[in-house]
Amino acid sequence: MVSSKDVAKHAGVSQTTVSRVLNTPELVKPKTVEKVMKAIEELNYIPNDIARSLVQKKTGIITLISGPLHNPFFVDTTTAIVNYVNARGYKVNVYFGTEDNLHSIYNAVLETKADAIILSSMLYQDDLFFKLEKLGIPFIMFNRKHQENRHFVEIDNVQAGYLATNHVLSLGHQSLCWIGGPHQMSTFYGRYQGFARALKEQGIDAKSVPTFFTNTNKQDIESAFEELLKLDKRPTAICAATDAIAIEILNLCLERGFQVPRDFNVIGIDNVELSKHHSISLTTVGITAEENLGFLAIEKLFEVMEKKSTCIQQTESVKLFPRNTTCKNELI
Amino acid sequence: MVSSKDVAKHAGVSQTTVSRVLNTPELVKPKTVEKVMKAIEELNYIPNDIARSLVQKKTGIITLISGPLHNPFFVDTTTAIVNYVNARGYKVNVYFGTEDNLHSIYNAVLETKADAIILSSMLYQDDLFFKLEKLGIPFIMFNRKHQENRHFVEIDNVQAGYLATNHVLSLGHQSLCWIGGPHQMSTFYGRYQGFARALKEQGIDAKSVPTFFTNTNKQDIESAFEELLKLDKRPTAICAATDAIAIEILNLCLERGFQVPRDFNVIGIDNVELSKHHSISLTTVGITAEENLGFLAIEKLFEVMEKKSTCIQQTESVKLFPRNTTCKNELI
DNA sequence: CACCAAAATGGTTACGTATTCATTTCTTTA
DNA sequence: TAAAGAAATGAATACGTAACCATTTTGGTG
Repeated sequence: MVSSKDVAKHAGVSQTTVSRVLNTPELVKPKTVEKVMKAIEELNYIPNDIARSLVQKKTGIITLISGPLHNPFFVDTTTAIVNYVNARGYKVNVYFGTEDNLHSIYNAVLETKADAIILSSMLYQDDLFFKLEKLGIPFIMFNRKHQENRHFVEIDNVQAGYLATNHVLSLGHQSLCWIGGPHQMSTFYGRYQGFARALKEQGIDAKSVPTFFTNTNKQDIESAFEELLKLDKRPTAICAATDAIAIEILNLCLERGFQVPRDFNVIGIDNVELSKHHSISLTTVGITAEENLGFLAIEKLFEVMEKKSTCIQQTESVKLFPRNTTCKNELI
Repeated sequence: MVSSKDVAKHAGVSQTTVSRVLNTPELVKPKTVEKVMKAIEELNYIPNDIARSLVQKKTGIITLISGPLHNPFFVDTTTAIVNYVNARGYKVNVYFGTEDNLHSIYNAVLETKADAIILSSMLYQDDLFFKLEKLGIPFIMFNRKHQENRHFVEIDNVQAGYLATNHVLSLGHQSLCWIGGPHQMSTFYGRYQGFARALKEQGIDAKSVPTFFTNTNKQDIESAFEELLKLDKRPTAICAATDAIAIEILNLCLERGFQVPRDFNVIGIDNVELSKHHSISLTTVGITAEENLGFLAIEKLFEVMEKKSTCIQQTESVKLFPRNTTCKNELI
């Protein structure tokens, strides 16, 4: 390993000067710069970013704790976040959290020196929030929020659930069902509230409507769907709490020979890129803004890092994206 | 920032002992361990992994240079790689390379101390290969390989192109076309060779068949597809060099009111997870092994890091996965 | 109790850089 | 030409840890 000391010796200057050539060349005589650069070339010297991090107390690393990529939402957000961070000259440590490994990820992350953390895995009540505050580095949640109500960028989940439900109701569907995730996550809780509110406005009691609160892995969604098929009165419209669930429901429907929207209407929430593919063409509700939640969050995180902001509390408006998995209820 | 020195002072021991408590507690008296642990608790001490990296010359970081996630192949491989690396207690620095940013990514990566590098972006002739060898740390390519023919895990690209082409030929299609990428990438080059060979076996000259060598972004694929539609004799089957291209072709077909496979047969290569979705159900050719290329490569990379192997040169066999985007040619 | 080996602990240094402060060299001006 | 100020360079140090070597303490044995 060739160090700046070696370069210094080879160029006949001090290590300090080598450091200056790399960081503040305007403070060093052009001729010396030349001499040092030549030595750097000849020795094939590469500065040690670890040593630099140690002395500067800056790692240039952002930690991202994302959900798994089989969920297309995280495909979109991970893309946006990684590209943004790299474009800013930082590095990204990526983790894909699931129920199984989340705890060990948290341990690893808390022991890693990063300049900031962006994550989507937080529960509404989660000790992690306070551990992160103790760490003393900036962090932000996207998609979900904590009950402390700080450091998050989310969509208006209640409104999203409301708009989705209203859409299928207005198409004449009266027999709905809901497939969502655990309510410890603010996302699922809020969206279900919107669902219930829309029903209530039509004089329907949400408790009378079949609801499935499932984990978001393939198997559990399939189990929920099997349950759904066993219902006495099959719903004509399935409201999924996320596009990921909706797209998996589509898959399960087609696998069993059902047609969508003929046999089931399906609507999601998130408006992920994949939902726009014409083979999917999923009706959904999503953010009004041009950029996705991941982008908005990482942008805000950098503002915090640069002390331009301190506390982010951002709720983005949503709108309906009608596509081909919903249609008028012919049975009316 | 509380350091191990602070802990030492607070516990009334030396910094060396604190270090030992954390790394080799079996060498320290239980009572002392207890004392130190208590001090660690009380001061909320977290070891500085940067300082540790500096002295140990190990960062615990693997750098991944992947393609963008709008290509579903990289969704699968990134998932496998990140999860594998994290499970092994390492961190992953992720980059998504495109034509635009690849150069700056290389610069960043070469100046970053990582324990190893895994990448898919290498060209067949690429200076990067030699720069990486100079770096002196283990690296591996997945999907593509370099002409030096070292450090790679790939599928049998020629065979893949051959099987895909043969499949549509055997279904009675005689008017084919090829949509692939630049031949500086070993993947595209090999697959096209297989395409040409299959045609030749049927007495067809590959040069007489419409071929499109496009960049793999949406726009360029669309341009190629528009060209295709202008052909005097429209092909009945489209052979795409990757599932990513094939899935985008599907999208373009449906967008224009064509039906697949009625109006066009479409076949891809890679057998990405998304191709299995029943809304897509893409006929494709893919790896015979259970695990994807990313997984196989990262597994091998760790073997190299642990000195169990030195040079990886692995070509995986492939097979056909017939699904619903191909069918017998009715026009015969 | 004396002695010795083993166990436990501590002092010091190295890792490779940026930074602080001191010193030398150069340039300008009276 | 001398003095003063600016520009350029260098020496020493800090960052926080692990590792090496030296020293002290402990426990067992004759």
